[in-house]
Amino acid sequence: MQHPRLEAALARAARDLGAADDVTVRLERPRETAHGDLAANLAMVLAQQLGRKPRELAGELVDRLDLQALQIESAEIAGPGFINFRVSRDFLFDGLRHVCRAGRDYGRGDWGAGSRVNVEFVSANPTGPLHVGHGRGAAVGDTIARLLEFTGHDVCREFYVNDAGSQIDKLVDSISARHRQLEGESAAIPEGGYHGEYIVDLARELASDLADELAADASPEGRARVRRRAIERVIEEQRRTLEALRVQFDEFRSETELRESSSIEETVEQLTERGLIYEREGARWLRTTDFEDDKDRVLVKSDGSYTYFLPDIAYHHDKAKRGFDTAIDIWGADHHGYVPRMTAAMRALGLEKEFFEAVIVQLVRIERGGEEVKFSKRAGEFVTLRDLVDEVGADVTRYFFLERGPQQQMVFDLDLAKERSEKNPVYKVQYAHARIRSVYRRGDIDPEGIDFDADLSPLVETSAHEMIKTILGFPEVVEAAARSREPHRITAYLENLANELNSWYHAGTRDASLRVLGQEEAVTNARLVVVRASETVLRNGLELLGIEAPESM
RNA sequence: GCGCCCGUAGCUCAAUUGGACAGAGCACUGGGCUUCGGACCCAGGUGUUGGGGGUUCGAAUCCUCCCGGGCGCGCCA
Repeated sequence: MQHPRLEAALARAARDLGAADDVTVRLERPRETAHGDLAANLAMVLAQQLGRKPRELAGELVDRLDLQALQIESAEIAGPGFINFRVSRDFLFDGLRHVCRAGRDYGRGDWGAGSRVNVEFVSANPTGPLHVGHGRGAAVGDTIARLLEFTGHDVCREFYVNDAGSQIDKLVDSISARHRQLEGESAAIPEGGYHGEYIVDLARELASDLADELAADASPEGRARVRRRAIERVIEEQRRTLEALRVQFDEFRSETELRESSSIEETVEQLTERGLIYEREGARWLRTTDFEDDKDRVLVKSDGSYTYFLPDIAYHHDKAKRGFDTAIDIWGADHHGYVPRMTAAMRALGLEKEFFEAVIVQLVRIERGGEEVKFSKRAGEFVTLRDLVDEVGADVTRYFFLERGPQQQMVFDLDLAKERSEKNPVYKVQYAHARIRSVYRRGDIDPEGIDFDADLSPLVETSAHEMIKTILGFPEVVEAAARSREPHRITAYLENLANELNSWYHAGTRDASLRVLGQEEAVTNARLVVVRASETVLRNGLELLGIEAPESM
């Protein structure tokens, strides 16, 4: 719940009492209802600066406020110096009307206006199907992108295709070997090659028109053709899987194309000009230790080829050149060790420390019946992301991945995921939405026609008031989630709202006078306004998560 | 050995970024259930926040040292 006018009034009062001009006032919603609706710790912060007693200061601050004009019912000084405010009903009702009026835009913010953000995620090697870890990264990355868009940023979702490394040669060799095996020849999958069943499928598919190119004595040109086709097919498959998860990208950038451009040379040149590159033992090193990395890093090996790091730097450099103010990468936990060196490299190029940011997503463990479902890529038998989405659906997959903080290792409980009851949090939230839509149908109500400008004083129950306060807290939660890059704040919030809504609603099963429908017109209408506002928040919240808000279930 | 992440109720996780008596959902126990949509509703209680020390009006949150888990530490990608 926000109250900008109260914040401003408090700031003014604080300045009157000698606080600095840039004094910041933060209002919080206390967990304890006895502590009111909004609490200010201002007096305690100020007491330190001014060398005065907090409670005394609190009293003087309150004296300087026009409570009635601010729609504040009461202001109490409590504990060590908190000021606890209780808002008036009119404040809540005005807020509720605002929610209904804003509709799909409720919760939208503009603090990101003018800022261009590149969010890079998944970026899997084009050597096979995506696994569940990629799925978590995809859900998190896409949702962070949605959060940033909703808070006013200009966002680009990007997938970097590592189509240039030696792993691609292994892919081609593996397909070729499988092809020859299918032809009855003896051929072995190369060391470090790919064993999965999908390689056999690829071999079959490509054999229809590239049989000669798959032979052992294929020409380099032939191999290049196989290479292109194989990459194309694998990426296409990955893209479809992601689409099934409702993840779509604005850009696919290819490492091969990057290498063919002059980007890498330009980046090296720029680093050289800055005097940050030196030679040692035949290799060329970047002095990342100047920027808080543990050790310097090799960019060009002694044999003249690039380390993987150099194209990566050039690629991220390119993001800056394309005009992005911020580059956020979603990385798996196994890459966290690379954060300091990439940050250092960006600073070496003269970019702000804040330009590059990595969100580290921890590993996923899949369980069924309390047992881990193993996925071992080497043995070729693994649970792919596709399998998971096919089994439990996009909504559940996304929700489960988003429900926990990215840094938290998580257990994906397949049994719970398939549960179609309120035990399963995603159903609970979706159900709350479906139930609201059902109320409209049952009451033959046009939700667009609900008169939210009408008198709302029939809303007398505290349960309704509490729910309104929750509803009015949505924009803050959205902003906090976007700033901290933590989608799970949204799921936690929605679950809480769904619980409140459900118990408010269920009160009607015990006491008919508490139902929405079938009351005196003014009462029904006022309750419908609450319903409508709840629906708005549930829908907007689910939209942010990329999860459907169903009409019925 | 060094670095990063994590450790919160029996389980899975929160905790408004330093705020007040640490909260939800499962699970558990008891009581309801004649329907605006359910295997549903209501009421219970559960904690030395892994442990010790420190910083301050105030710490799960910051610092430090231990314990335990995960992941990293290539001129591999």
